[in-house]
Amino acid sequence: MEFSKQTTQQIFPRIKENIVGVSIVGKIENLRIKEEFKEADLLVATHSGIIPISLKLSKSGAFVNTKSAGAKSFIEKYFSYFQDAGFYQKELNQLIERNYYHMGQTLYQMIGLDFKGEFDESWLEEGYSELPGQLPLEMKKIVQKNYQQTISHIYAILEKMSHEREPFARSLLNLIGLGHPDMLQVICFNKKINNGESYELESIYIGDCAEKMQEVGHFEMMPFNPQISSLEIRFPGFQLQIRIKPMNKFTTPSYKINCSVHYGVKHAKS
DNA sequence: TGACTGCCGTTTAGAAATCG
DNA sequence: CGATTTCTAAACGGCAGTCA
Repeated sequence: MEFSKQTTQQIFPRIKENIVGVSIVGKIENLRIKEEFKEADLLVATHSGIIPISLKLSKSGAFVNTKSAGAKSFIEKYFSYFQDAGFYQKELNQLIERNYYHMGQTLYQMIGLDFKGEFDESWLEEGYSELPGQLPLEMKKIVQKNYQQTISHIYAILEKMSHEREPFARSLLNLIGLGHPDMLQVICFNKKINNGESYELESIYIGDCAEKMQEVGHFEMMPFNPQISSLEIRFPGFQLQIRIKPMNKFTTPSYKINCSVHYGVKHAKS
């Protein structure tokens, strides 16, 4: 395939040493290795060490999904430079439980039943789905309000931590997909041609920690928009979107935090 | 079994284009 | 012009899998 050939040619110049081996992370069974190299897809071995490579394929102009984290460990895991991370996490988790309970009560009340702390058989027996996309509009609104209240609290935590700019910026590196100091992030942007019949490589973007570190230091928290379930942090050349959503079913109090980056200039809103 | 992760798909608001 | 249609990116959704 033409895509892969061009991508390889872009990657080569970024690797100073001779390549002595390449392996695919998905095929490695050793968990310790997988853990160490985070979101890498490929490991390139050179004489002086291993370079992890994260490959991304994305429509040009679209957000590139860099991380999907679990909400109940998000702060602790990705903002571990902060002493208070554990405390904030606990607080957040309590809020998640409370909001979940409240959402359950509200929804059960709408169908004239009593919420006992979880979505039980009676929910399904009444013919309602566990997937938010299948819900009647009024119920969907309740569910989304829950997401929004939760992301609002996450915003408050991030805002507080962001005053300590250095550790905060370092934490953000993880979220934009550079979880390892030697990581090369390779994003292939493609665009549709002849009416969506086929695709064509538009550009290839390659980033690493060293150059990203500069930009990340200039982060700016965008004002919180209570209408939506995401927040945004802006950098000189790109923006990071942090979104909360259910893992899959909304009927359990566990959510995931999707992080995506958008390159190029989006027109400022203000 | 519930928490977590990666990757990708669908719906929809509102911008842009086109029409009468 | 305002009304209407078209189009796109933002917002929202979900599957398939791992792991403890």
